[in-house]
Amino acid sequence: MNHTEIEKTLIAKGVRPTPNRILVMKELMGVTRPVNLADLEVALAPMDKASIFRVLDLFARQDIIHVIEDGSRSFKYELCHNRDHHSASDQHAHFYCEKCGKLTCLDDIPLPPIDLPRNYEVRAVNFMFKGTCPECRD
Amino acid sequence: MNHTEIEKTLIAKGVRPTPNRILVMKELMGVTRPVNLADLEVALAPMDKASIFRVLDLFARQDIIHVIEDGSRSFKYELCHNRDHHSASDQHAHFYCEKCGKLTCLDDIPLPPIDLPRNYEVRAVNFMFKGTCPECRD
DNA sequence: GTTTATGCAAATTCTTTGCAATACT
DNA sequence: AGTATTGCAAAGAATTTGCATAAAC
Repeated sequence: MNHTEIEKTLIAKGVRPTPNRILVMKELMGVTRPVNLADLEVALAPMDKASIFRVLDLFARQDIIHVIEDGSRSFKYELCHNRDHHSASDQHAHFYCEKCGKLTCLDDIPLPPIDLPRNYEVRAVNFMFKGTCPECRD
Repeated sequence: MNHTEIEKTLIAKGVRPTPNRILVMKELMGVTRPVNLADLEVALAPMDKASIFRVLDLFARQDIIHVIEDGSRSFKYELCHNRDHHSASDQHAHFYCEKCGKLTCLDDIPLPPIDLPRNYEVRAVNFMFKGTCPECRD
């Protein structure tokens, strides 16, 4: 996706395509696993931490990104595949490796639907597995 | 469960039954939803925050308690029902209400088994739903 | 007597906000 | 002109550690 397309995407999602937002978006599109604020700070240097934070905050409010807690001390962020958080295509589990600290998307694991009592209004879901990843098991 | 029984339980789980540990254990047995460090600090006053923290840290390492991240800024703790984290009886989802901040155990919702590739070694699981709880929907 | 546990204080880590300066409409 | 965005600095919130004292074995 080129620059112009990213701008269009951002507008479609309801945010003004400022330089910082485009850069954050581009970075998030390029990563293979969820990243935290510190990761982005390095990748997007010299962009300011607080500016990145505010872009992420906005993106989260606009349902452009998911915020994931894996038990490490920092939030991780990843692009939503689908604008609708409830859609099956936007739900996948994550695996947090307690040895190397890597958070992996388990895109291929189908998540069976879980029915909550209907008076619960679900906005987001986080399915987290923790343990040792294949690379660290050897 | 009385004092003596708690002591026995702690010994069975491999920790020495010190006064602080017994008090923390008793408190955890009395609560209906997962609690954070600040909650325990209030409930167990004047016990020191760091002391509570170290008891929780020990309990977690001994698989006596679960550590839960709900996206609020603090970890929540709850007793394991079963020593074996993998057993079905020790897995249940949680619901985090973004309005009131309460974290509820969804004990009655059966969790379908999810198979990960066998080279992943799973030690713990966190299934978190977020949104608005019944009480806050009205 | 040596190891283990505790309390106090402080360090750490990460997130979040205040505010002035800049850029956009 | 007026609103929105950004960067710098600092505040805030929660966890974690250092160290000296006290307790347990």
